[in-house]
Amino acid sequence: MTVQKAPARPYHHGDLRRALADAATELAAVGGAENVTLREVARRVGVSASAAYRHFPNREGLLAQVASEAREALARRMVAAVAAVGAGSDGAPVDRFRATGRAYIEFALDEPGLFEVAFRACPPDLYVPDDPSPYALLSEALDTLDHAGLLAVKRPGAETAAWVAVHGAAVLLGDGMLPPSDRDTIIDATLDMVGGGLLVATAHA
Amino acid sequence: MTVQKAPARPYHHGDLRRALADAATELAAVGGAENVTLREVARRVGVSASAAYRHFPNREGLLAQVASEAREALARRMVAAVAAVGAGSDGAPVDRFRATGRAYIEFALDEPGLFEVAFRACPPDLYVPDDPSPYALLSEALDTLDHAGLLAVKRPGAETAAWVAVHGAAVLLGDGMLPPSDRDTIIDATLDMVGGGLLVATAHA
DNA sequence: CTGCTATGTGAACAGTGTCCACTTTACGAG
DNA sequence: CTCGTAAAGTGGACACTGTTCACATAGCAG
Repeated sequence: MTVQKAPARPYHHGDLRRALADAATELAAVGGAENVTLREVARRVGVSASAAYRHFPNREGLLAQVASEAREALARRMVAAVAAVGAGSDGAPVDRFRATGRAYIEFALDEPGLFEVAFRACPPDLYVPDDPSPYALLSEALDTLDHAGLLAVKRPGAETAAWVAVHGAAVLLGDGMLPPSDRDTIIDATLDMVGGGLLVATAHA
Repeated sequence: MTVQKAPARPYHHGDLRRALADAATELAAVGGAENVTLREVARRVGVSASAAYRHFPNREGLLAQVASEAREALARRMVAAVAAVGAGSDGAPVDRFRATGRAYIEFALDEPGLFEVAFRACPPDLYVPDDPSPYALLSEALDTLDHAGLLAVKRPGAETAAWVAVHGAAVLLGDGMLPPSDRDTIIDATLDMVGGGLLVATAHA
């Protein structure tokens, strides 16, 4: 037998920061923020718990990174949804807008753990920005509607109001405060309300 | 000096369950759920930590009780708000409805810790129902609008859609995901959107 | 008075976040 | 090439947490 000069894992990991964030994301996907334990994350990567402090200020900092990436995943899902709609009928900005909102809610229900972490209150000094941001995508979709002359209200806060409704549905459905059996009804009612409240009458038949 | 036969706190507390819930509520009001520690709650009441387990199955059970009472406090605030509106002009169900929603959001901003606990995901076997419930109050306000012939949509889920928007605004503003400077603008835009999406055109001038 | 039962105690266990002094490695200056 | 310095990882400690257990106490029914 030749001498084993190279151990399976070298002393230096290579990209421990990434590995930690990935492991933390897996734990968050399973059980939300409370399931993300610095020690368990380190254990999974095969590293000591204190090693994490070379790459993140603390547990909250690690969670902030996970949150940012979770928001990006949500955003990707939203763009994928509009792309799918655009492929069929590309002249329907209202449909694209609805698809954006629907994707937001469906992400929250498919990935409750990640969604919870994505919008957890976070001390400002630890906040990690995300790009593209789900909010920006919703704003964009509304801008498109505006340029098409379909937006009834131009009051500042219109795009925020849309986000608010979609986010509320996602949170309440995800936390089980609303009966899961009414899932689709609630989603439709929410999107209808947004449409009715923000669009000109002709836009939503 | 006479002998001290009666210590300040007798061995049996009298109503330890209430005292624990109250102390937990105080802690939750200051720092949300994560600030509610079974040991600190017990410490404040002047009792051993394990005593709490005679009255609650575990920490989560104590938090469920706090949550229920927090929802009741929110509901009280909503009825107070409609009462205040009703006093002035009692023939304006739309104003009452807006006041209900506004009170909901303002409670979330005034008492962020309690609001967070109030709507935390909770295992069903620990859930403590509340009466009156904020959701029931919003539904009531919408029923009134319906009887007055002001509701444009009767689709099941209309009251849920209203809740969803109001709750979303409360959550996003409370978690600092939206600029606090736009607070009032956002609240107004949200309530306008709900009105525009659910009411007949004549109702919101 | 005598037990029974509800209530409260204190010690223990496993697990956590965080910090510290220490070791190991990588890498650039000379 | 060598060597020192800084980056990266280690293990052990500390204080704290939720939870459980055998035990102590007090009030109440018979």
